[in-house]
Parts: sequence; C-alpha cells; structure tokens
Amino acid sequence: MKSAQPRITSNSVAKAAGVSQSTVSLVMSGKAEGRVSDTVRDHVMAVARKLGYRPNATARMLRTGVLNILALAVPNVRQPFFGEIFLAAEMAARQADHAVVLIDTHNDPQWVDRVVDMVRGRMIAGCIVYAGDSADELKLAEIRDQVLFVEGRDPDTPVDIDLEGGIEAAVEHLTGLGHVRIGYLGADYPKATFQKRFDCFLKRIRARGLEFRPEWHSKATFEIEASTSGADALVRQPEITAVICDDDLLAAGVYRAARQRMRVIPRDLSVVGFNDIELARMLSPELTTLAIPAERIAQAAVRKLLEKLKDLTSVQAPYKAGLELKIRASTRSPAR
Amino acid sequence: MKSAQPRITSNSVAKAAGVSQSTVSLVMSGKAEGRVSDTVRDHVMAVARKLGYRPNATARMLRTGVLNILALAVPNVRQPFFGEIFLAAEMAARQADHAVVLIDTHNDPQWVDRVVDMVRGRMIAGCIVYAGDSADELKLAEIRDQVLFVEGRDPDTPVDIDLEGGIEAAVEHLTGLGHVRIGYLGADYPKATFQKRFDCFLKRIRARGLEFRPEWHSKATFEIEASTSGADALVRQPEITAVICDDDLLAAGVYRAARQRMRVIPRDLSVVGFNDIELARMLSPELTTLAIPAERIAQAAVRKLLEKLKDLTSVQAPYKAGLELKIRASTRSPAR
DNA sequence: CTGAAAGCGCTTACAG
DNA sequence: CTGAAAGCGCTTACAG
Repeated sequence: MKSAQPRITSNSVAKAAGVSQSTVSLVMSGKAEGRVSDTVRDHVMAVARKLGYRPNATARMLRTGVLNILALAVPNVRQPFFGEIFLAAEMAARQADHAVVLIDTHNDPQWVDRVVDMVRGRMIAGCIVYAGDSADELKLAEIRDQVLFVEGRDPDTPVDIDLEGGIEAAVEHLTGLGHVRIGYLGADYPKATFQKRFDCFLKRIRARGLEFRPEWHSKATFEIEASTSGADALVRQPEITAVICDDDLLAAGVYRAARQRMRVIPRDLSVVGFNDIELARMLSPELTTLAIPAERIAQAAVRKLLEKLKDLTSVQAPYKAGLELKIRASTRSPAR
Repeated sequence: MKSAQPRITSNSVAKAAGVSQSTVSLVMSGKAEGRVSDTVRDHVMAVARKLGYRPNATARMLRTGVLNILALAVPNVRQPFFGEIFLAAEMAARQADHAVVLIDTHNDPQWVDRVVDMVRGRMIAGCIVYAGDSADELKLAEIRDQVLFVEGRDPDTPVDIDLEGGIEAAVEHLTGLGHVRIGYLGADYPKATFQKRFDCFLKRIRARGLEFRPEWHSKATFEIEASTSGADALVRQPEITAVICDDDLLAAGVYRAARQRMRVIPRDLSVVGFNDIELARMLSPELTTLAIPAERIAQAAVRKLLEKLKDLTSVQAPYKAGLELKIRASTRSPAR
C-alpha cells in the first residue's frame, strides 16, 4: 500500500510555529498586512517553507467558491493551429492565475455533457468553445453564462475573425492576377465558420461578376487522403486556374492532387490556404495563405471569459480579429 | 454585479425531496445499493435531475482526498505529435475518470515550480513528463512519487521507446540501399532522448564499419528557417548521400535546403525522419520515417502513473514501445 | 496584533 | 433503510 504521506496543513504549520491556524492562513494568503506583525509573519513563512507547506487548493476553492480552472474546447488538438491557440490561452490564463483544461471535441462525442457537468459540478469556472458545431452550441445554452464562443454561429460571436475582409483580400489577389475561374475547397465539418467562409467567397465572386459553377466547389475533411481526393475533384478540371481552401491542411491535399495530375503549382494552378500554420512554409512552393492571429484571439477569449464570469452584466463589444493575406509562391497569373 | 446564482447543493435537493442530506449523497455517489430503498433512490434522482444538481467536485475532493486531475507536460504543444500524445492520454485518463491539464514546458520556464506547487497544493494528483530536460528532472525529485517520465534521462524510464531497434532499422535500411556516407541532423534541444538517438546512430555506423566525420553531424531547432539552415550544413556536402533526422520537422528542413541546392530527393539524397506525423505524407516525395506509437505510449503512461499513485510500492517493468520504419518515397539507392 | 469558531458541500462511520 | 453528526483544510467575520 501507499506509504503514509505526512500531510502538511495550515494546522501543522501553526503547531510547529506556535501560532494559531488563522494566523498561518492570513500569512499564506498574503493578507497579513496590518493584521499580523512582521516578526510573526516572517517566522510563519520560514516554518512553512521548511516544511514544504502549500495551501490546499481544494479547500480554498470550497471555502471561497472561487475556481481558477478554465476549459478550452477545440475541434482537434493535433492541428498545430489549435496548439497555438491553447498556448496563448494558457499563457493569458496563467497570468490571471488560472489553469486551463484542454478538450478535444472531435475526439469526444460526450464533450458537451462533460463541460456542463464540470461547470455545474464546480470543477471549472467556465469554458471557451472554439468553432463548436451548431448542435453543440445549442446544448451549451444551459450554462451560457459560463461559456464564451470563438468563431461561433452567432453573428455577434464575442471573439471572431474578419472573414469578409480576409476572403475579399484573397479573391482580390487572385482576380488581380487575372484568375476568373476559381475553385473552392471547403472543410467538411458542420461548423458555422466554414459555411460563412464559403458564403463570403460566393459574395465576392458575384460582386466581381465572375462565374461560379457548382462543380467548382468541393469539400473534404483534413486527413491527407481525404483532402487529396476532395482536392482532386477540383484539380482534374483544367478550366479551374486557382483554388481557395478553408484550411492550410486542405491546401496540402491540393498540392498532392496536383502532383498526381501533373499540374504544376503555381504555373498551372494557384493555391490559397487559410491559417498560416508552419506547414505553409514547408510546402513547395510556399503557400499563399490567410493568417489568423491566433495569439490575439486566444488572449481576447480568455480576457472576455474572465470578465463575463466576474460580471455577467458587463456588455462588451465583440472582438473581431483581422486576417492578413501572406502572399508567397503558390499564386501567380494563370498561364495563357 | 453578477446575478445571484441559486446554488444547488445536496442540502437543497434533500429539502426538495424530503429526505436527509446523507441519503442524497448516498444516491448521487452510487452507493445506494442496500442502503437506500429503490423508491427513495428513484425519487431523489428525479428531484436531482429536475433541479439540475451536480455534486460539488471540490467538496468531494476535499472530503475524500482523492484528486482526479492529472497534468501532462510536453515540450511543445504546437507539434502535432504531442497533440496525439495528449489526445490518447486524455482518453485514457477520462476512462479512469480523470481530467488532464496540459503544460507546455517550452513555453513556460517556471513549469517545474508550478507542477510542484500544484501537486503539493493538491490541485493535481500527479504529472506525466514527456522528454523533460535533464535539469527539470532533477528539480522534480521533490515530488518524484507523483511524477512519471516518458522518454526520460534515466535508463529505466518507466515508459520509453526502443531507440536502439528503431535507429538500427533506419541505418540498416540505408546501408541496405548502398549508402555509406550518412549524415545526421539532430534536434538542438537539451533532451536526453536526442542524445541517445545520436549515440545509437553512431553505434550502428561503427558496427557497420562505416566512416562518420564530425561535419556530417548538424543540429537545429524545429522552426522552419532554423531547420533549413541546419540541414543545409549537410545538404551542401555532396559526398553525403543520405540523412537521418531526429524529427520529421527537421526532415522538412532537409527538403527545403535540398530544393535550394538543387539536390533532388531521393535521386541525389535520401532522407529518413522520426515520428511519422501527418506532415510526412504531405511532403513530396513522401517521407520515410520511424513511427512512434503515440497512442500506446500515452496509454501506458497514464496507466502507470495511476498505478503508482495508488500504490507506491508496486514495482513495474518499464514499457518500451517498438518503432516502425515506414518506408516511403524519400529513400532509394544512391546514384553512382 | 492574535485566536476561537463558523461554515463552504461533500462522505462516511455511527446510531437508531 | 434512514438520519444526525463529524470532519476534510481552508477563509473570514468576530471577539479580545
């Protein structure tokens, strides 16, 4: 059996220091100022350090009712983009003295129920939901006061990206190069953000007075085989001279399909991605792509969630992050 | 201010159901069998559901002393490989009714202190440390009973990969193709696993009676520019006909450097990676690489940590995961 | 400045 | 089968 660990509590520290337990608590929580003499405070701190005492976070939470754990739910942890989102969110949360529990929604069909359980069961204070499915967002209504959506369904999603502006920049870039028959490779996931992206694209195409045929639209999931075959549906149509993708991972599928069809990027086909993960610069030629400012988005999400948890009535303007079109070597004028 | 939330506790449920608080507790914790009549149990469950009651996890933890949160410390969350590790660990932990807090050690120089604080402060039950730096492993000695190392410094790391076997397979594959001057692109991070990898490589080269010159060894971090220039130090030496890399991300640098030097893979240069992340199949040509069974490793780590936490004295044989050489299009016989 | 005491919401002997 | 009570380790009025 497990050897008996000598549990060090505020009580044992008090005993060892020859003071009351309340005094230890005051000192350890940094509220000694004006309530405990400097001599006693220093003595208690010394004893606590010597014993290796740390206040029991569970007891503190129970007593104060203040939780300092947040959850972050993202579609797929294996995607480097969400790694970046987590990293920035964790750092922002840490600075506000909070820990972050990461949830992979793709991987756990029960995730909504678990989040609701965790919030109601006081395990976590709240949850940031990045690009949740529409159905998920609905089920989260039960704890809406503890949830903050990023790239969500609602037009006023508290933290969102400027899809209109980004897609416009991408389309203008391609039309500026002379492309008139542009294909669209969408992400085959039931997320509002992908629906919106395609809508913005269509709107720009129409505004430009360009043609768009249904067969120039394909969808695929992000696994490499799936994205390759989804891309091939576009690549095999020689009249398409450029493709815009919902994600850099889909662009990788376009590269693969193009190679198989002997179409050279960018000579025979221009490609634009979405996200600007490091892969974009590992591909050859380097990928032109819409960069999402992951760090700013994650910071805004944490800040807004913490504000919401502190003060439900505070009305905040949504944060809309601008996208930057990184022009690299995968786009150029179509061959005549 | 925040609107008053009507807190639902076992007490309020008891009142609403007309039973004692202990009865509610028994029912909710699933210990009603033989202690509470079925009628009362069903009634309590119905009332609890109607009120949306969830037992307060914090109170339960404080009372039972049982924590169900683990931490997982990995070098860099943005690397898809660690996304996979997290995913599998989270799933295994969830099945054992535990949550996982993810820590990015690369990103937080204070991470060791935080983990120690969390363990001693009873926020987490224990921590899995994946490829910690040697210095970190030393500082974690204070909570060694709550820590489990993966790919660690210790020769008996409880969960490790079979580097010897893997590197041997890679070297044998290349020598079998006829390569005799093989370069090594190492990861420039102070981790024991990378030191071991190179040592295994050298050992195999020597066992084969092959030459190895110091300038055939280069090191780089994983950012694309860094790996490209680190790779270039090898690629620019025409006598090197093959390169083994500590990571697929480094292999991407070799591809980039080779392109710049006009050396065609695999005609002029064979490349072997490490990890088999999805990138390996996005590169062109597809990358031959040593696959690490991330899922099995993560599962073993969670299982072993939970066992250790339950029973300190149980002695377990280390788990050593075999590596599989995935032979793809980036390796072939050297041109004469 | 210091300490005794109540209570956060549970679980778990214990008594009936 | 059911309930009253103690106690997990803190924080925070309250009294002195």
